[in-house]
Amino acid sequence: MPERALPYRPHNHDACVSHALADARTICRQQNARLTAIRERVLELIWQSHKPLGAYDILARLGEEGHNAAPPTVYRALDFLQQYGLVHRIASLNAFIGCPHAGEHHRGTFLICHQCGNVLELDSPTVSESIEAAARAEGFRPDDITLEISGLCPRCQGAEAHD
Amino acid sequence: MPERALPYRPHNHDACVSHALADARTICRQQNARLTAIRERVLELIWQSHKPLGAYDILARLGEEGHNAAPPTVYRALDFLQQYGLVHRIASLNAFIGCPHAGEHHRGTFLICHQCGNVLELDSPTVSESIEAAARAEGFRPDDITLEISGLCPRCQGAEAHD
DNA sequence: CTGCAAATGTTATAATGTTGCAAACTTTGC
DNA sequence: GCAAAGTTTGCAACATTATAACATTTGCAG
Repeated sequence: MPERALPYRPHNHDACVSHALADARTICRQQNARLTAIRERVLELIWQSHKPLGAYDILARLGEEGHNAAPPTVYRALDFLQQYGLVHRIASLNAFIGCPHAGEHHRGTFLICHQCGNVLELDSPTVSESIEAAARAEGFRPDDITLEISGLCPRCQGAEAHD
Repeated sequence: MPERALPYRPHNHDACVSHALADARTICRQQNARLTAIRERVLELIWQSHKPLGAYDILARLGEEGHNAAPPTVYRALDFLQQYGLVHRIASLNAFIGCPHAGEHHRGTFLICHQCGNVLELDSPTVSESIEAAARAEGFRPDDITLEISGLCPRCQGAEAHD
């Protein structure tokens, strides 16, 4: 399994995109889900950077390329992509980001840099277990976990030091 | 330090409200902040249950009692209350809830029951540390943490079993 | 090729949140 | 007490995010 590139480090981003699209095709084929042209295009747009994209940003991009879409078109595509774990919604930003380890219907942890806007998705079993343990200690049965950490990425910490 | 009541357990809720208001007055006095009539009323409305309240719900309640407020009035009051740690915004619900351990400018963990809608705020050092450690392990400097756990509270788990 | 289900188009509207400026109120310095 | 300065609130308009309802098209099984 190849190491994935870090959002805030220079990398060949085309590889991220094509990897994500390839994964999506595989997953949809396996599950008999239809990755239609619009759905794929929305996914591709979301993957054009590691910064989350708002639904209306996506709408605007589609508009620029001549596809005169209305909000429901985008939200429906996003619903589909979320359902198959291909993108996540970041609640604290009302925005969407591609999932680098798609496939499982999971919920990850997001490290959001409020300087550069890049988001890294983490999947830490340690953190998940500690959260679930805390919930169960209160008699609560956890179901869906929203964990979004806002702060400074390594790159922006460095930049800050040079100010 | 008295034990706080649990949201989903029967309790004398008036005590919660008066406790919260008393805390708020103390905190604002200490910090030379003005807990004006509207701000206090908004806080009181939010505390009328342990279910988060949307900004427009608050607006409607104010309307019912003859105070013809516009959205900015409510959002400004909410901003103030959040600033002094008296209420929290739940990002995954676009709603606001009173903070049971107000005072510090902190960010808690929320256990949200998607059955009854009640929310319990937790403050688990173990969880916080585990999250911060995971973030720092990626070279990330965490700043603000949004942790919202949706699931079933003990009471609703019991009810489910009897169906 | 026909008919059904899934997907998309289209219009309108709901829900949530913000900007900008004017009026009222509070505090402060004198 | 009173005027200046700062803070808070009122108010109108607007921006952003998301959904509802229904018509139309597309893909596919029989």
